[in-house]
Amino acid sequence: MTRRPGRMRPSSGATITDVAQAAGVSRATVSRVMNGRPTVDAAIAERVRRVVDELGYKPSRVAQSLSLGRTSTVGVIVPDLGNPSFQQILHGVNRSAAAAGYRVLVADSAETPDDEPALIEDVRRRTDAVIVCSPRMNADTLAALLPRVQPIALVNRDEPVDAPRVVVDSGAGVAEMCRHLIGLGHRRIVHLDGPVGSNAQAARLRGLTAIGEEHPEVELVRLPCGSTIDEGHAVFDQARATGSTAIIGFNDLVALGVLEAARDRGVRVPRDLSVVGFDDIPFARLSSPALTTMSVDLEEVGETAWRALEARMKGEEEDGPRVFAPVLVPRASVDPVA
Amino acid sequence: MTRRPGRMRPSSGATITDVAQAAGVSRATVSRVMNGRPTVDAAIAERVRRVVDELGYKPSRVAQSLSLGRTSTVGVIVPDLGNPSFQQILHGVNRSAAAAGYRVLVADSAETPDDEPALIEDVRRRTDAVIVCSPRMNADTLAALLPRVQPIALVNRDEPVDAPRVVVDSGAGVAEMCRHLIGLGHRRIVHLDGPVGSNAQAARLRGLTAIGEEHPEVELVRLPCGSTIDEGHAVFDQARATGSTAIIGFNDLVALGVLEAARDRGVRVPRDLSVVGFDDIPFARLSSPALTTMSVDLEEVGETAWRALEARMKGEEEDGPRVFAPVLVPRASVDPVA
DNA sequence: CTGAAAGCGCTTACAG
DNA sequence: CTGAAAGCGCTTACAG
Repeated sequence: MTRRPGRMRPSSGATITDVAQAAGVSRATVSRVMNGRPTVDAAIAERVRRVVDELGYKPSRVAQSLSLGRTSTVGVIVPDLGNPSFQQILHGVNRSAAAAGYRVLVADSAETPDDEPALIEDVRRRTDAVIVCSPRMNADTLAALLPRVQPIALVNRDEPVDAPRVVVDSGAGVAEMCRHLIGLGHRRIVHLDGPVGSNAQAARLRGLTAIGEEHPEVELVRLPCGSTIDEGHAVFDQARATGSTAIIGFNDLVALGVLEAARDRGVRVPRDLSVVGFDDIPFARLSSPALTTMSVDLEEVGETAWRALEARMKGEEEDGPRVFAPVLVPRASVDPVA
Repeated sequence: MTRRPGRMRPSSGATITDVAQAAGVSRATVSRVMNGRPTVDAAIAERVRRVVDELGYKPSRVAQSLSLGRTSTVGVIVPDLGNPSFQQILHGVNRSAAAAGYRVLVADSAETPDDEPALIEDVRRRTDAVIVCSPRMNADTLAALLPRVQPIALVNRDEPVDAPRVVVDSGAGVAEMCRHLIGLGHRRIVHLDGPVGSNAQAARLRGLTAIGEEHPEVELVRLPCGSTIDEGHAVFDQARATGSTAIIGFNDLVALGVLEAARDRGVRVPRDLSVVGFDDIPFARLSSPALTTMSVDLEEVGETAWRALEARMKGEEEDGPRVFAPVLVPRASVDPVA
């Protein structure tokens, strides 16, 4: 099957010099033709184009990048490429960036949470700008990093910093969800906490605290968990043991894991137990029962991050963070308590 | 909130020349220090390092790329970044490529199916190599493209070509699923076809044809559909009208859409109707009923594609395509027929 | 051990 | 309208 003997030159390709020689013109002229500058004699342009076709010449992007001082590439750094939420954000960024003539370089900080800054710097050096999603690094580290990697846009960081930001109002979201549950009679609710140190988790805490003050009659318990299906699955028994009538997953993945564990244990949702998530990933409506959740359009978050970054690159001033307010999507995983 | 007046220089950064001047050495020496060449006097190296720190110097990746003739970046082109299957492949590629010191540039050909070749060429010019997933272009176009974009690895293309390939044996997979269904007594089965012209769809056809010959007593009907939840949802009534006792979705997404439609219509799965998918995406086991499907580890497909590409870049010869055989995962969405 | 010089493949004032 | 030349920021033989 398809053996090529010997070494393989990476399809080296013709350079602008090859074209210039073959066409008997200067490289400047070739460059002008390639870039559609109108100031080239029609006959010469035609001749150059023919040679370009014959040789299959394509300008080197990296040479252009060095010469022009820009790569037309934007970096996107996420904590976990396997997480549907970040996949959606990536999708949104890619769509709008592509429409603007940019390509997307992705990176996943999962393997190297401590090296977030180094990773971001590395990605930034290969691109014109970066979008960083839910960075876990602390505020000081972030502040020290920012000036080195401008232009940069941040997704889900609450501190005011010198960078455009788009944030999902997780605190308000969890509070709204709590009120929904409380309105249905739930008096003991367990919240499955997300990754420690994550911005979203901190926001949840604020939301829960606010609800605690607003509803002293309600018992709000918290359990360390995480952000994956497996973590949600694993924490189920513990959550159940709290005697709560409702479980709030840090995100839909966690809630889906809880749902699966409930099925394994023969606990009926929502009759025996209400379960809710956060994010409204595409599968939330397909679970059984369909998951009640707080919806946020993460593709639009991605698109917005791109637009904010683009504006910054053009030197426009931003007027504060772009805030997405999650909206409650009641489905079938919640029952009132008797 | 964080106003920066005026224009923003993209945090221009010091160049190697700045460092050389400040340290009173040549650029060559700075380069040597940066790259850890041992032949530099310790005191000088130390001085250079101090200046590097003070100036916050980071070598320009694009200058390095031009000089070295490689970018340490690999391109990944998928038909749809919103599709979990491709997200998994991307995740797998990224993981293994990152481990090898490469970054990943992604592109989505969704908006421009006719420009697949142009897209691939563009991505290739910014990277050292590309991995192309499920390209839709025809064989001639592909053959003409390949020499222009080597090294390239192909995922899910069946034709033997001069490029490493990893393929999921969709034909064998759908055949095995059919046999499973037939063994349970199903005699009329409808297959929801995937994107026309896709490699996987062609393979399915071959699998179905084989089954047709193997089991003349079974009626195999096909319906044009697609590869998304919504398309699966939309085709449900039509599929139901065929009077089939089992529906095979082109992939899990389609099957999930069918499941949702069945729920909407009050059709009980699997009692009234069996439904199966393909791929075993992470959510297949979480649907209700849990989806019976053909499982293929798509992250591993991505990793394998990377390794095949890496081998090719090193000039190693491949010995035929790497084939993944999907394995049947019986879950709860299939019942025997009386 | 170190530096001057050439080179990677482009683009773009600047002259003509 | 066209070309010679400088420049983008690196790396690396080649001398010394």
